[in-house]
Amino acid sequence: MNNESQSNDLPTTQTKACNCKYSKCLKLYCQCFSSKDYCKNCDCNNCHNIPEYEAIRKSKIKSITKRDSSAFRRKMPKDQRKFKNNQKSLIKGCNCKRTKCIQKYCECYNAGIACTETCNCLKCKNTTLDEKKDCISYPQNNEILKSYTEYFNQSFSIIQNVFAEEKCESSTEINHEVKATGNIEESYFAKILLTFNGLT
DNA sequence: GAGTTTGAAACT
DNA sequence: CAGTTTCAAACTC
Repeated sequence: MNNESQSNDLPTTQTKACNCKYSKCLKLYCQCFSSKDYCKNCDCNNCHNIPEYEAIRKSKIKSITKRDSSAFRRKMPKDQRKFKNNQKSLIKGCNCKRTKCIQKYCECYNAGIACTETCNCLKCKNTTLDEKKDCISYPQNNEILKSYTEYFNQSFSIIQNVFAEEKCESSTEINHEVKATGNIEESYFAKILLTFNGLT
């Protein structure tokens, strides 16, 4: 065994406890094992994914890696930003059929990333296009629209005051204010359209 | 908390 | 390689 594979078999810092009952935590079903972590503070039965069973554990890792060299590289790494930038090379892609990739059964959704062309899912709604439409973007749009409306109302009230106080003494000035009102309206509705089309 | 659903992993 | 079974997590009631 070379140094590189040895270091890859070393357990990393555990991030999640498992509840395995039948796999002895020596199959990829086990989240700890699939991350090459030892089980610690888990609620598993007959656990063999602990230092006491290191020989068996390493043997299992070896046989699984032999069958599929990328078996231990599919799960979400701890540095999620790195994963997002390099997701195609790190994940095999999901095969979701029923959940539209919008439930945590989906590995991609669970990892907080959009499905890609490497996935083989059906009726997928976990796409980058949908990310723009999700609930997170609506409050942002609402804030933008709110600011446009405030600006519009302020501008309009200024013009109304000008008319009300009869400050426009010539027809040229009246025409100018009417045109300004129209420009503000046009600008306001144009901004709304741009906002909803995500072009601001 | 028990039962069901789901999709990955393992097996044949 | 395709179909089936096993498994653990997510979900529902």
